[in-house]
Formats: sequence, C-alpha cells, structure tokens
Amino acid sequence: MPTAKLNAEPAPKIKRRVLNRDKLEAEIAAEAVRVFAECGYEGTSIATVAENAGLSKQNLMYYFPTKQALYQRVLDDVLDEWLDRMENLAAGDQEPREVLRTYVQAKLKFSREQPWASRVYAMEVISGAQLYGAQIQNRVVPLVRKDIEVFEKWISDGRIAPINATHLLFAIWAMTQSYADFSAQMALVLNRKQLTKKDFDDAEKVIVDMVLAAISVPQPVCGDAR
Amino acid sequence: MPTAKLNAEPAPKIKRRVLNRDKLEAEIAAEAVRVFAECGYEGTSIATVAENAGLSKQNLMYYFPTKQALYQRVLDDVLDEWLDRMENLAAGDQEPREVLRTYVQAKLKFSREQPWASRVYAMEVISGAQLYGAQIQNRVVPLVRKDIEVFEKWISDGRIAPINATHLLFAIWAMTQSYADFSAQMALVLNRKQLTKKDFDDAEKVIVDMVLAAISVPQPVCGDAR
DNA sequence: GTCTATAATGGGATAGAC
DNA sequence: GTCTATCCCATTATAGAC
Repeated sequence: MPTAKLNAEPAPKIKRRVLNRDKLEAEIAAEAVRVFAECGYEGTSIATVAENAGLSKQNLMYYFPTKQALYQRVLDDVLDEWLDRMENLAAGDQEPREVLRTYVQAKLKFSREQPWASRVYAMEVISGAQLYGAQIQNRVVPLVRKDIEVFEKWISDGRIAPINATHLLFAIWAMTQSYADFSAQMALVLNRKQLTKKDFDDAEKVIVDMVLAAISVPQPVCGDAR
Repeated sequence: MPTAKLNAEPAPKIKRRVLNRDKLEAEIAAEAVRVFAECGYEGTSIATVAENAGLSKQNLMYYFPTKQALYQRVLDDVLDEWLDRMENLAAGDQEPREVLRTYVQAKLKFSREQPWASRVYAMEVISGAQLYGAQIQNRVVPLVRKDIEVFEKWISDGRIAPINATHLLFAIWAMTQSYADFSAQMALVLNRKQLTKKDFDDAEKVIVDMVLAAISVPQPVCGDAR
C-alpha cells in the first residue's frame, strides 16, 4: 500500500498548506473566543484552547507564538465580524425609523449568534481596554462618530426629535449588547437555562419601541421631559 | 519612653481588635474590588491586592484564607451596597414616572460612584456567574421579580402603557450599568480621559426620556409599533 | 497577628529531534 | 509542522518562629 504514495505530486502542496494554515488559525481562534469569554484573559490557558481545538499546546504555539498574539487575533476577528454587520447601516436615505429598527435588529442578531464575541469584547472594555484600546480608537470610534453624525443630521433636518445623539447610540448599544453579556443573569430571572428566540423577539419589540418613542417626541414640551 | 506602656489596660483590647479586624477586612475588600475589576479573577494576585492595601501577602491571607474567600467577600460587599441603594425604590404609591426617574438616577449614581463594583459584578455575570450564580439567584432575582410585578401592576391598573415589564427592566439596567462597565469606550468616543458629571447628566436625560416615552404610548395603535 | 521561609502547582515559552 | 522534553517564572498556600 505505501507504494502508491511514491510519485505524489508536490506542486500544490505549498498552496494547500497555506490555505490549511489560514483555516486552522481561524478554527483555533473560533475555539479561543469561547474560552476567553468564559475564563477571561489570564484565566485562559493555551493548553485548554489547544485541547478544545484538537491539537497540542506546543502545536498551537507554532501558529500563535504567544498568548497575546492569540488574544489579539481573537479580538481582531470579533471586530471584523461586527464591523461587517454594522457598516453602512446608516448609509443611504432611508427613513430614520427603519434605519434604527434595522440597526437594533442587527445588533440583537449579533448578540444571539455570537455571544462569545460580544463577551470577550465586553471584558476587554470593562477591564479598561488596556490591550485593545488603540484598535478601538482606530477602528470603532470613527464608525461610531459617523453614526452619531447621521443622527444629528436627522435632527437638524427635523426628521427626528431633538435628542442627544451620542447617548442615544450608547443606549442602543447597551440594551442590545446586554442580551449577550448578561444573558446568564437574564436567564435566572426568566427561569430558563438559556435565552430563547422568543426572548430576543420580545427584547426587540421593547427596545425598538423605546427608541422610536424617544425620537418621536415632537418637542420637549410641558416641562415634563425634565 | 517605653515605661509609659507598662500599665496599659488590656481590657478593651479584644474588642478593639475585633473592630479593627472588621475594619481591616473591609479596607482590603475595598482595594481588592478595583484590582479584580481591572485584572479579572485569575489576573488578580493577592500580592497585588496586599500591596495596594498596605500589608504583606501572608498577612492578607491571615484575614482571607483563600483567594476565593476574598473574591466572594468582594462580591458580597458589592451586592450589599447595591441592594441598600435599590431596595424599596418601587415601594409606596408614588407616581410611576417619578419612581422610574428615581430608579434611573439611583442606578446611574451607583455607576458613577462605584464603577469598580459594577465592573466586578459584570465580569462575573459575563463569564457565566460560575462562582456567584447561587447568590444572584437568592438575593438578586427575588428583588428583580418584585420590581417586575410592580411594573405589571401599573400596567393592569392602566397607570402606564402596556409594555413587557421584564425587558423594560433589563433595558434600564443595561443602559445605566453601561456607564460604569463601558466607560472606557465611551470616553474614547467622547474624546476625554474619563466621563464627567455632565456626561452622566446627559445620560440621565436621554435614558429617562426613553423610559418615560416608552410607558407613555397610550396603546399599540396604527400597526406602527411592529 | 505579623514575619521568614518554603512547599507545590500550573502555565507560558523554548530547544531540538523527527 | 508536529512531537517530547524541559526551563523558568509567578502564584497560591502552608509551616513555624517570634
């Protein structure tokens, strides 16, 4: 049986290996994101990640020479995925109400489909973004500022009620992300093992209602809105 | 000079020491909460906490025999402080709008004054509440359920618009807590070193506006609210 | 209660054979 | 690229003198 291998062509080998390497790195990062989310950066051992990914610790370190490199790759992937879904949502001349509804839906979808991604990112920010602050500054902040400008344009065009656009966006983020980050606590309150699709639908309705109600108030009248 | 000490009374010594011990433990926990918030559970070394608290590592372990014991004490203190501020807010027969405004204000105040407390708690929940889930179940969930019942009573009494009370509460939590947990990212967006009192005032206005607008919608009319 | 000394473990990282 | 073996360091925790 070994004789069949004698004249194997070595030509595509290199390319195949490169492709495999990219794929393997992506698989390792996909496993790592869960471990980092559950255990934190220091609580994560590369041995655990390697085991989950089905290779040896030393072999993992061939692909990611240091733990930090793996962590940065994980955060890079998280940000790539998130930006892919969020970019250009506020582009075009759609109705503000539809844009906001779509925005909330997209963020909730991310929380439901990629809870570990959201959690790793959250833990990094909560602990001061010491390792990833520069990337957030370079990649996230500009996008956020653009979204805020869109909101403010809507306000100056009289298409939505006057409201602090920055804090409105903070509020939308907070409400949608919490369904990934704090789902453990929510599940306890709702008395389930984990959140269901219906919970996310209920959440969407409440959040969209709140956001649309906030931008619909015609004016700060009556001295009622504080 | 040493002679003056010869006849020192030993009577109150025991009590003094007990009081000092309580005080010292509280001081250690107060330092620990910052370190746990910045470094995570595994990232925190008791040596660092001891240094911040001004005693030796071994001495700290006289008061807290294990790292877990210190961590649990920190979370206990966080919860005590939080429950102290939050309890009985929804009691009495005040106007729903005033109760909600006060609730939001109290939560934001906690985020501003005890950001580390909020962050330690958040990290524990994000990583699945593996160590503190039972306490959350016993001490937090009942209080939350009570708040939800108050909301639902308001709805059935026609004092506020019909809305999913559970998710409304989740939304309020998320929006207010995020000003502690994600302040690092917010500061980057706002281009400051840290959030200011004015930022919290702006946040309060937006959050209160959103909540009050959401409970003011008379009915789900027009097929507009989805 | 506070100190010195030390055990014991785990984990990140490197070296080198195959 | 994958394996075995190993180094080195940080850290939790304990023992025991004072």
